[in-house]
Amino acid sequence: MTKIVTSSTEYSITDLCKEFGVTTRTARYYEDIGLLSPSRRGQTRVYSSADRTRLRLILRGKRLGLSLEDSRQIIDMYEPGKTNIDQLNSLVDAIRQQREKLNQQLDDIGNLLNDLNKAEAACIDALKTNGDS
Amino acid sequence: MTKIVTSSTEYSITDLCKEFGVTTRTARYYEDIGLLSPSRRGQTRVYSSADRTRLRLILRGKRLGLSLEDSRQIIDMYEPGKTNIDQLNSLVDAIRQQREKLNQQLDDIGNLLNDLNKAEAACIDALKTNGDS
DNA sequence: ACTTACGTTGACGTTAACGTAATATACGCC
DNA sequence: GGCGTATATTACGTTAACGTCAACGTAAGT
Repeated sequence: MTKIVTSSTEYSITDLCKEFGVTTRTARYYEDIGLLSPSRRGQTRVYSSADRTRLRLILRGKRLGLSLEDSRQIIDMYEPGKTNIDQLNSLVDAIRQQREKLNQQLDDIGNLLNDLNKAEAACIDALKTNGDS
Repeated sequence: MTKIVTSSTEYSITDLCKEFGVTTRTARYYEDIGLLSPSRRGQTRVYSSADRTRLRLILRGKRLGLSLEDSRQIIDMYEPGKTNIDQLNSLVDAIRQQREKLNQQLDDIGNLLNDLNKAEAACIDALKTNGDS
């Protein structure tokens, strides 16, 4: 027999990390700072699909240039129930702030893409003109 | 008389930095690593509008989560002439890579905005339901 | 029993991107 | 000509986000 345990979806640390292209050090670090909290089988970490989702969100945040603390804020929004009314209000504020930042990023990306197109065109042009010398 | 010099557009370090909301330390650091190279009047740095543009691009890159080295690459694309044919080819490659990254970011932002909308709706809903207790 | 592979917990090292003095020089002004 | 303000250089400090050993446990295969 190969595997008796594991009801639905569980991941070892290396499997999960390989899937997302990060090192195990990274996953453990995220646990250290409380961004992940996988369960344990003895000493060994066991990651659920919820943990997997959290990691996915963290890495998405990183691609957007968010700090891990920013990502923590955003991810905590998904956790229901744990919020009281006061927190909800400041949460709505935080959401609006994030949205502003993202819109700014959208603008930046548009401009940068434009610039890249121009630069590429200039390059290709230069290659045509200069390449046959 | 107040100012005789300064033909067109020149900026002192503090003026330029105030405009963009960074410290003078930042501008000097960017010079240290060769991202800016303002001219000098004696010891004092004098920033041209070209320097201003470079700083603008650097900060745009930062908002997108680029490293300063990434920004340097991109900004160097704008400088014409200094590129030979070999460099042009690798430059086209770099442009394509950056474009991929940006498209990924666009995707991420779309998803994150969606999530934020949902989260906000849930918050507001919770506030309605819970706020009159 | 030995090896191989994967897991664990420290703990120190590293890099990027500045912050933060300390000290010195130069400029405009009353 | 002293004073305040801006600027310069030098140099050590700091924070985030891991990297990189070291030393050890455990489970599986042969």
